[in-house]
Amino acid sequence: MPRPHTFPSADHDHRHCLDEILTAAERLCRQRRARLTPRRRRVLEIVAESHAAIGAYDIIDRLAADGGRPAPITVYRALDFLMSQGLVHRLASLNAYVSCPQAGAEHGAQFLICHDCGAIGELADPGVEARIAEAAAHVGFEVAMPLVEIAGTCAECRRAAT
Amino acid sequence: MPRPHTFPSADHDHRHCLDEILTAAERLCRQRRARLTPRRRRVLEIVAESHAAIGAYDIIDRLAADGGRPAPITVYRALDFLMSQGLVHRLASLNAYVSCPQAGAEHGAQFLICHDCGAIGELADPGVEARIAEAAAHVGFEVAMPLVEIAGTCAECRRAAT
DNA sequence: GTTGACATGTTATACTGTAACAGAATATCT
DNA sequence: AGATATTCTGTTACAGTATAACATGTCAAC
Ligand SMILES: [Zn+2]
Ligand SMILES: [Zn+2]
Ligand SMILES: [Zn+2]
Ligand SMILES: [Zn+2]
Repeated sequence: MPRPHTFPSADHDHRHCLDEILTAAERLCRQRRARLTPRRRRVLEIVAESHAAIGAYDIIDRLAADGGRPAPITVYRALDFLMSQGLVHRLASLNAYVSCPQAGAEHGAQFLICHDCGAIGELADPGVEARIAEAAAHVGFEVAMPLVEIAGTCAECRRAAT
Repeated sequence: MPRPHTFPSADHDHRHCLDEILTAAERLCRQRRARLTPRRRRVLEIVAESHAAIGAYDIIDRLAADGGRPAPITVYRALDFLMSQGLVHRLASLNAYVSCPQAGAEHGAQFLICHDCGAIGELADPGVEARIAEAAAHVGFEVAMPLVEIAGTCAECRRAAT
């Protein structure tokens, strides 16, 4: 069961957090017989380095620092794989990618985007989806994939602003 | 007051519909002392030619057919103006633009995107926004701009599919 | 070990959107 | 009306995001 609301706290131990994300990814891919190759693992590691979203070309820059700049398609292919496994999400409003804090758990995608610190949270609120489906049904529309990306200010940044 | 849910019916008289959109735009811009220049009016006309979304470069192609292909920036500037007046919306999930069926009425933007026929509807459901704001508040997040783009199947296309 | 499926490399290209500056049109004020 | 300020448009160049097509390499199963 996904927790209904998550937002990364500013003071959490992200070393540990990152380690958990990678470990969970390895476990999930082993279970599914999906191949988390070194390249894909490295891309996930880069995306998960922070809870902010990162653009594909910034990922390329990070990989270039490892030695040998890969072509864009290489990174997009890795991202496609990671998204197909639910390990990474794409944020259409930012053209950027973020690691999923609840990889493996089936969940709709409702993102909270702090425009101050860049951190990304996820809501998995059944109520939101239900309300959307209900409103859509009033015009006979059947929802397939709701996309919800909410820009605003996170708790930390609101505290900092006062 | 905006109607809470709208979706363009497949059989409506779109000649008339388009005419209303343009007339309303002229009235609104006159009231606001905003300058709906021929260029901008023509771009709105092209965007409103159907209730599907259209890409910026497709708009350029349509303008080129009028004679004299404008530079991309020209169209983006017209779109920026039209969006600032609430006459056109941008759909981040499609990188495309759609005319607003309720221009002038203040309303949040929740879009219904039929992936079969391409038609775009709008919800202006206060319940959806409220539910989102409430869920966000649970993690201390303050919503500034919720973006909701819902892919699915419209009533017409569901009927046609059976 | 061969086969077949999947993953990566290489090159080129398509699509989407902006920066910077010059010139034209429109509004405003005397 | 004429000078001035503002806004709009044109022109050129470029930045940022994503994919096509085809060759090569790698891995697992048979
Ligand atoms: Zn973390
Ligand atoms: Zn923040
Ligand atoms: Zn219409
Ligand atoms: Zn449809």
